[in-house]
Amino acid sequence: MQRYSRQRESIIEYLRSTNEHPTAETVYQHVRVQLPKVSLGTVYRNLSQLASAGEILRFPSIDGVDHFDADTASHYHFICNTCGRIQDVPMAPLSDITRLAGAGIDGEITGHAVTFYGHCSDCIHTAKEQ
Amino acid sequence: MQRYSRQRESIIEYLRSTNEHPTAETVYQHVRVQLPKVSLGTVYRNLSQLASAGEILRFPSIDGVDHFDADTASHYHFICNTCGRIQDVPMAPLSDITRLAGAGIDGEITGHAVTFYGHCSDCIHTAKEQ
DNA sequence: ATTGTTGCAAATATTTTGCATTGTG
DNA sequence: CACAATGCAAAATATTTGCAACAAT
Repeated sequence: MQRYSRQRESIIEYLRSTNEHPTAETVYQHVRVQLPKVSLGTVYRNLSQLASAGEILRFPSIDGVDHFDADTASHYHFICNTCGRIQDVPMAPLSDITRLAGAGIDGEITGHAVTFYGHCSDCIHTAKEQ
Repeated sequence: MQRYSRQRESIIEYLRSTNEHPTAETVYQHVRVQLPKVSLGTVYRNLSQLASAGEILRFPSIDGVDHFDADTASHYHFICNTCGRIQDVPMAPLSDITRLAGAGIDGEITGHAVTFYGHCSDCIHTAKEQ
């Protein structure tokens, strides 16, 4: 059975408070403010456990580091190729897409992810200034 | 300027011959058959270079390892959550999706990726047998 | 001759894990 | 009291990089 722990509570709390899609390292830095003795290993252990339980989402990124998200409802992401920042994309999930794809593949689809790439406005502006 | 090398040639050739979306390690194992003295570092160096040049695609996967694909045309992937195998999804790219998403985000979209998750038929059958 | 590329090894970076100890139920 | 969870450190994995030798132009 899963038991309560301050560490896990603090991790979930932080994840729910942000829409920044933080990495384990970032979660660690924030949890450390409240619980200075927390270890990075504990953060990783809890993030993995929560992701396996479906309470949070874990997803890989082109930056080579996994990111985490407390919002488990279907939604899409926009990743800036310059700075790596990940934004939520406010659009309705594509309802028909699973049926469309399912016709052609050899297996059973249970979910999907859509990721947009490009440059966020911050990076576009910074580039122009130079 | 980029110069010719047998190693890079062999890497591209292998990538073009397969639709298995191999990892660097898998590419290495195949290239090694032709060029036994090739090093894993060289494979990584070339894969990174080719991906930067847009000649191949690099994409992260939930298995924590990057995969590579010589097919740079827009197409989608289906990843089996059980065995990790990646299949191409034979469906037309969603033409309208960039415009839909672009309306809501803070930046400029240059591309997108769609990944479906589920279980491939091999893994479904294997599970039933047990 | 110039300089891109390689093989090798060492260095980074990310994530997982073993273990003795602590904390929850 | 049982055993889940922790902190810490070491290990495992994936990828990058410094460098001297080699090869393409």
